[in-house]
Amino acid sequence: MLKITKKVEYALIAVRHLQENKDKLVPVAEISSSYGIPREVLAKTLQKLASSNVIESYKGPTGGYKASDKIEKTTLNDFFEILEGPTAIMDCYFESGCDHLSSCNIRTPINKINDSIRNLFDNLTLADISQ
Amino acid sequence: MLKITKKVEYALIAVRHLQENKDKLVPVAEISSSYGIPREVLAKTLQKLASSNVIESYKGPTGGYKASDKIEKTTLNDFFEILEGPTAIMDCYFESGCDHLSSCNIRTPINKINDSIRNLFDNLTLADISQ
DNA sequence: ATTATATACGACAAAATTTATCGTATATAA
DNA sequence: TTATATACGATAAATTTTGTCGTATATAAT
Repeated sequence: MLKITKKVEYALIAVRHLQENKDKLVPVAEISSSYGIPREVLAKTLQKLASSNVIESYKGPTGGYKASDKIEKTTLNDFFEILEGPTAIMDCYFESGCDHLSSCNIRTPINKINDSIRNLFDNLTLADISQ
Repeated sequence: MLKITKKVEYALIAVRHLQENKDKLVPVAEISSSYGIPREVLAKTLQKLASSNVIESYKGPTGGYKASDKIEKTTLNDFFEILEGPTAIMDCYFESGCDHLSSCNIRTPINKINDSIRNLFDNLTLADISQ
């Protein structure tokens, strides 16, 4: 439990690669082959980051991706939520229905743990973890 | 991602129930039926907590579980690791082999994130999240 | 002693989630 | 016009999580 997904792993690898190659546009194929990542999985991941403006995309030949200006200031929480949706250690934290109904006795603990994790991720940027 | 498992959810529910019933021995069946938790799954979960002395077990008729003295001081990290093994956001953090070999460029970020989470869980006890 | 009830624990099956693949569309530089 | 790149939905494969089943052991009550 509490594992990051391959999507996030791939995204971190890609972000670092883009940060180390700020002078050029990097196509998905370059990252995919360099690190042995399935091309289509990586492509979709980068599309999400691009539509959230963490990275910039350029189509056509000579196209590719590059790190955006805002990449350094992106928090881990934003980064994770772009890729995986709301930060929630249990589905009931965000979804409507609670399986346990009135007998749920862990609302407080779940909220405390969740708030702690979110607070942690809100205060760590991509720049922070790269150094 | 970063979800807690049902095992941990059930364990939290059980711990809270035991804390609210310190005067008696509580059999698995009571917790299982009160909260709609599959009996065998809950049983195995409580066995792990018992063998780590977070709770105490008593066999035979009139037997059951009760919270131990050390339950309040148990950290979230210990609690999670008893149930799920080492706190690691990626398997490579603890296991020997790295899939990416020499081309891994996210060692630093992964370590930073992992250390932050572990530090968070090391400094939160079961008592802390219950209030 | 015998019985009923509780924990202990391994093997296996079902379900859910994650991961990967496939097909098609669109943009654009050469 | 062609080749190469991103965009994106549908579906299949793999893995992990979750739940079930069977059996053994301890012990209080009768």
